[in-house]
Amino acid sequence: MGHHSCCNKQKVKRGLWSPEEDEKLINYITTYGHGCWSSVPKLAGLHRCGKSCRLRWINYLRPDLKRGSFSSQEAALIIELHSILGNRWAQIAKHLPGRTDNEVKNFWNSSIKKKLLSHDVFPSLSTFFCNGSIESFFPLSTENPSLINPHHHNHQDHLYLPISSPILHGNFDHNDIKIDINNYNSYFLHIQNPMLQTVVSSNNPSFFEDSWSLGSVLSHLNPSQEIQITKSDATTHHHYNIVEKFINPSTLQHYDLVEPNITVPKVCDSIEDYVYNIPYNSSVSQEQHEALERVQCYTPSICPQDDQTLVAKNQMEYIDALIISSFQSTATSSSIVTKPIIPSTLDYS
DNA sequence: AACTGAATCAACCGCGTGATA
DNA sequence: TTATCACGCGGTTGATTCAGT
Repeated sequence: MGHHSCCNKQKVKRGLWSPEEDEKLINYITTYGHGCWSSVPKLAGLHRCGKSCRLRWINYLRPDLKRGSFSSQEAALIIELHSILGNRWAQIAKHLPGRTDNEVKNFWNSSIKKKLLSHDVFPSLSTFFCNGSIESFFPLSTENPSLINPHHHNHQDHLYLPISSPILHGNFDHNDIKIDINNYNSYFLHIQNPMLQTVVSSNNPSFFEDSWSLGSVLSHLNPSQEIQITKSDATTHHHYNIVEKFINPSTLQHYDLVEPNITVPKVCDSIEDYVYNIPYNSSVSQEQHEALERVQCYTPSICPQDDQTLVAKNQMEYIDALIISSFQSTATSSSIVTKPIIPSTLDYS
């Protein structure tokens, strides 16, 4: 295993970065900008290769990074974008302000992918519905008007799940569906209806808050989760301290930073860029083009505005909901599901 | 309390691509 | 046109942390 050309010239340190190294790198870049990364280590007084410096800056030290757990909206966006873009983590991350490709990739591999695999066996889904929040995941439907959010009467703007899956009617054979993670994209691309739904909880206004920034996450999490975040962010605190120390708002503009409170961009805008950048003679199939166009048509409802939100009891449940919905869509992918069926009674005990 | 397996995530590696000489 | 270099990306690794026994 060789090293990068920039690393061959001198002995470079590898492994985790020390606070002192971080400090040097931040100090240098905030003062001079990174310029040519290969020259950064020498100029910054670091015994690292330029590539390592770049990675450290991009994935960890950049002041515009959002730390903490992914919000349900972000998770939804990732799932949606991944269904279209595949493992183009950098492309996906571009639509998640403050998130890096590495972060998105890790999140996918550690959380979402795991969920997908675990859903290969459907009985595990019972946990998803066992907390009395099942209504939160039902589509708004004329067949269930009580669940219609008064804020969103125009349900053409919403996405509906084909919720008529047998699993909800109690006769689901979990051997019927096997997900091949490698063909996950193709499942989505076959979906005629969008796989996401807008879910609202009419009896819990707090769920309308889009409030998964780190600070507010803590107020919503149970104590164990709070502890976990606090622990896992131990190094982040170090990062914040350094950033606070060295970076002031006037210097940030040099680095094309996003505003800290920027909202998640609309998928439709994001995808639009991608669609327009796809050459017609590229490897992207007609099918994929069509899928992208479909997403463009439906994306408003999965890009919650201030008064809209995707609801979840917590992040993992929300991912569950998305995955379930994709399975249900997949199971009926050969036909267009125009009207979801909501079971009137359910018993998941 | 100690051990162990699982989960997480920062960092590394190799490759592809574009710019430049 | 070719060679070289730097950058960016996606896949993978491995150290650390967490959770269960």
